Amino acid sequence: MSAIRHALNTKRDDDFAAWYQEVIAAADMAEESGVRGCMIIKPWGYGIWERMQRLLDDRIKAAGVQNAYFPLFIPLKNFEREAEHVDGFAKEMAVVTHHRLIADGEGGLIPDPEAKLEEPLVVRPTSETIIGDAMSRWIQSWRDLPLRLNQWANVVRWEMRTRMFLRTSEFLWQEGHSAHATAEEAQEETMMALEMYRAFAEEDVALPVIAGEKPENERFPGAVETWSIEAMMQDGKALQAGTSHYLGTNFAHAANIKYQNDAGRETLAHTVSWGVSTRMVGGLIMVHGDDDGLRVPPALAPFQVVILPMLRDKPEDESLLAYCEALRAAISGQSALGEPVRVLLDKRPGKAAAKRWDWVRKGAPVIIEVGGRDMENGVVSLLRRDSLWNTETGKPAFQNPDRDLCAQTIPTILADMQNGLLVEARERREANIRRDVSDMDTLAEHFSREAKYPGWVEVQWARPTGEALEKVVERLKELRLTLRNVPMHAPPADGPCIFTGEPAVERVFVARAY
RNA sequence: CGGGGAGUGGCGCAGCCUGGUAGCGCAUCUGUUUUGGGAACAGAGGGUCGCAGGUUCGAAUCCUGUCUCCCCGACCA
Repeated sequence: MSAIRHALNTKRDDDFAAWYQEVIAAADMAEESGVRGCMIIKPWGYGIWERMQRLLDDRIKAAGVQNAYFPLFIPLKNFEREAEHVDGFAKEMAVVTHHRLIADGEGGLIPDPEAKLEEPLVVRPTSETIIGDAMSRWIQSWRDLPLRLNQWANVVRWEMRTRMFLRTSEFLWQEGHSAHATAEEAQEETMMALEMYRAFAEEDVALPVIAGEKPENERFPGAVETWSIEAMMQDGKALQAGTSHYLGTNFAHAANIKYQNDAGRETLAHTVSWGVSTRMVGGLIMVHGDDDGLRVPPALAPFQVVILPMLRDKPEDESLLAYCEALRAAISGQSALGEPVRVLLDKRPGKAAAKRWDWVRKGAPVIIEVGGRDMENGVVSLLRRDSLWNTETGKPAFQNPDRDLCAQTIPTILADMQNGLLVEARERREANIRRDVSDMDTLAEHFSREAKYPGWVEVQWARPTGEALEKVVERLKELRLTLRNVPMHAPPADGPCIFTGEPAVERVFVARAY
């Protein structure tokens, strides 16, 4: 086996955090903005997010939920109505207090003391309170229910520690909000959103996830139940990739969302909220990236196929471009994963080999290079991003299909790659889950051993609540561990609780987390 | 917010201790020669050293403040 010269400088195994940042830079996805915790999302990164938006929005609409838009600014008093919600968010709010600037006399600008707002405005950290306001006006009768809305928006949370895509001060997301006549209907909606996220993550992002309920201490502030999808990153840490909350009547009570039922009696509605954010892009990087950069699942790739003509700055270039253009047209006429294939003929000046590595780092699924000899033989040189290297030679593993047949094989390659990434990630996750740990010493030993990436442990527990749960959380904290979720599809408990020794009632995942 | 590290051409860094108005590698541009594959040689362009004060004849270098980034922790849908 020859030494492979990888496209990145940092290997995942050497320094996962540094590798993650290098992928973002090398794939030209985003960069720092100079504003604390805020990033500039560049075209390739934003293109991936746009694909996520498109595919998730299709699912949202198919579920019968309608899009709307609510204001960025929320009156401070809205947050005072729901006690737990305030506690959860008060420490991380950006607040607007003035509406005008004046010169400070030294060449600078300061907020005009004369222009102080009567009531400060909060930049939304989430929109339950302002959407609740609207719902209280829009809902009068049982006939107005259910009311099911979604908005695509940016939100701001003043986090202490930020990381690109995973936790930024400002981030992009969708937030679904609904109001229902009964608890049962609201809970059904909560599970509908959760299942929609599971399908989106697995089918579109090729991100295997565990859907389940968050323990009480991890609930959304003000929620009765919080459900999540959890994904395992390549360093074994967990990433909460989407959440769905059953809010009971807590927010309805705070915002006065009431309706007259069919018996004419005034009744509180039950509300639900659910969200997925640009954090999913970070998850995609940490699950599918490799030592050569990003690998974008075909369903999310802004370009699924990139054609690189080997231009020589000579008259022959013209016929080579025509040959490539015919290939581009043939491929764009194909359909893959239910949509027309997105193909780019990259005619920028520059050496094909240099451009190839750019596209490898960006993670374009299929790269096709075409040179003069290819043209003479009626073939192309095709490189799959999911099997980049010939490990015998240490060189890129080019295939040389016939040009005219090549286009027809693209849909199969893309579908195969989409599925392959999911399977690979799922196998890696399963290989890194332990289910045989039944005492705290073993748990501590497992997470303190030499192995760099200890993965997750599924334990059995008696679902303690209140102070008993707090104790458990404290003990886990000492090991830098968190409770992730209680998986929905797991065998019933059949042993003692790892924390208390009482008979266990269910299983719960324990892991380090982002 | 606590501890640690760092901000110098697009990127990665040296210079700072022992003040005298910047240097290296990669990238970029031009030319030549090459080229079935991440080219070679030659030349050139590009930075008031994060920002604001201060000390000084003189500050990337010393002092103070501040902003931003990275790592660890606390915090955290």
